Amino acid sequence: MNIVFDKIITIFHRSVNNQYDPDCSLPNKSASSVRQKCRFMKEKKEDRRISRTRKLMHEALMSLIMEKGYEDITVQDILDRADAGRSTFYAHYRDKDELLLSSFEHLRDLFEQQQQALFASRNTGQDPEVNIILELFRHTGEHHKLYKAIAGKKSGEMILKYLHRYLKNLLIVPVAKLMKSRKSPPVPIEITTHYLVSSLISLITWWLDNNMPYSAEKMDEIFRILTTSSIEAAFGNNKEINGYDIFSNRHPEGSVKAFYSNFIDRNCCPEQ
Amino acid sequence: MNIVFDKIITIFHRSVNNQYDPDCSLPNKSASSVRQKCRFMKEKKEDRRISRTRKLMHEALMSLIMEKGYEDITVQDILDRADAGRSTFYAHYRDKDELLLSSFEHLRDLFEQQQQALFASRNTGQDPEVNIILELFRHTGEHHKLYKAIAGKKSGEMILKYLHRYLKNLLIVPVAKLMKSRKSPPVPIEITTHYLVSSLISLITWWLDNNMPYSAEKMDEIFRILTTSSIEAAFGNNKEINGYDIFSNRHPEGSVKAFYSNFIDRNCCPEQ
DNA sequence: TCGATAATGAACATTGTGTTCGATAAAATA
DNA sequence: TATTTTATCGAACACAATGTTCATTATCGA
Repeated sequence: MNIVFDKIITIFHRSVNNQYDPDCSLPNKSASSVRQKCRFMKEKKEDRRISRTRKLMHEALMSLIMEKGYEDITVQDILDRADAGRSTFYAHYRDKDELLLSSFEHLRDLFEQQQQALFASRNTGQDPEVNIILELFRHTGEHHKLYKAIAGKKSGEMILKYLHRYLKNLLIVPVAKLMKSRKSPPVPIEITTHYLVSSLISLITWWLDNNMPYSAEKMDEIFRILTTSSIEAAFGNNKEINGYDIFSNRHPEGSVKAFYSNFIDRNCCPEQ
Repeated sequence: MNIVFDKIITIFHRSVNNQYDPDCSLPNKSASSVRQKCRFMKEKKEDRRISRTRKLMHEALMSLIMEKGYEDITVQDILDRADAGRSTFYAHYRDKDELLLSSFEHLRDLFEQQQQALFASRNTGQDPEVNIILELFRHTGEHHKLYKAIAGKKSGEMILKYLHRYLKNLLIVPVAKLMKSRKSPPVPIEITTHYLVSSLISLITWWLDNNMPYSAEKMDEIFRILTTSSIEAAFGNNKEINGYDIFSNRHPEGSVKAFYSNFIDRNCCPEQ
């Protein structure tokens, strides 16, 4: 019943390593933080004071967000809680937003590391069995206090935009591949991907706003119920099922491990 | 093919007058502006100076938004362009956001007036033939400069939230009615309405962000393609089509005109 | 014309931002 | 350990924008 969607998930898993939009990592500002992370990964050296300071800032921001929400936090608040000097903050981040984004990247990394571990544990030489959507709901649920304090607020827009781009980035290649086999789909490809991502995000935010009255599993099920038929309709009737044969179920080249080692690398140092 | 959706639209038309969430009008702040509008509608008297000032502020804000976007506008900018005194501004609005919301209500009123006119002109004694979704796209297209300058920005969140509540308000009753005929729909009612509204808004913002590459008609069609099957799936299989018979096509009591006179009234003075 | 009321604009207090710089502390390095 | 390098500190500062106050002036409705 959900073949169409499962197919997309599979291909989306598979092709995630083939492209990486550098712009996805951060909206526009903090190329600095990315660069610092790169330096760290490459040279394996970083002044302890730096990591200590950044860690303190992170923790301060996170705890403050959960207390009073992002909007009401002032730089001084962060400084007080982190017990750091004013100039220190500005030596690391351009402004409050950059710190928030940087913290958010941490969460993203955490999520991807978890996924990778999960994936490795389930790897039986076959294609991945990990349901990304479900895992995404689980991850959101685990950190619901944080996400709730951010999403829906004014500045949540920034984060949601970021999330949108991130997810879209993961979806656009597989969807485009599937679409290519269709002559002229009734709904343009870009719209379909945008629609899917928006749907997912809307369910996540609803879930958070309403104090997660259902399990992550239920939300995953709901998402599938709502979008599966949309995808089918977007492809046009049912003929596209033949098109799927182009994509075999086996991983084309190399092992899944090799695939996922790429997956990890892509989280650091996008060439720009 | 689109019977399900058309049914919803129809019932949604019909029941729009039966409820009005006062909270929908404005997030939390400007109860003042609402009150002023009410006074204006009821007593038919308002100092010319007041309306003149408010009009100037509106126009200043709108032109500034289209020039530099909402974020970069300062109160002083508005004052300069409107050629008004600082204290005058604060006598009318709590802050910039309140002015924006107030301006937005103007747009909403405009939209609803247009709808009402359109509806009256097509009223042949039958049920309405107006496609709200299409009209919404048209209206957005007409004012695309404004909407584009707002949506997607940080503060656009506020407006989008507003729009979300507004549309949801229109949808929730008809959807709930339809749902009631089902024993236990696979997707909870609130999620379905939230999902539908989010989908609509996501298409609108995509349309704006990409400089409206398709006609409003095409977007309306796309929306239907994507959501029709979702609605069907949310109801559960196809049995619900029988449930529709509960709702006759005729307006239960009174004429359509009577219905729409209610529709107009509800835009003013929600009891609170 | 007159009483009421809205607009004016300058002055002000306040808050938060982002920068600068010499002194200090703590790392890395040899 | 001694030396060099580098991060942190913190107070001071300039600045931008907010929102308030109030005596004065202009404009309105009747």
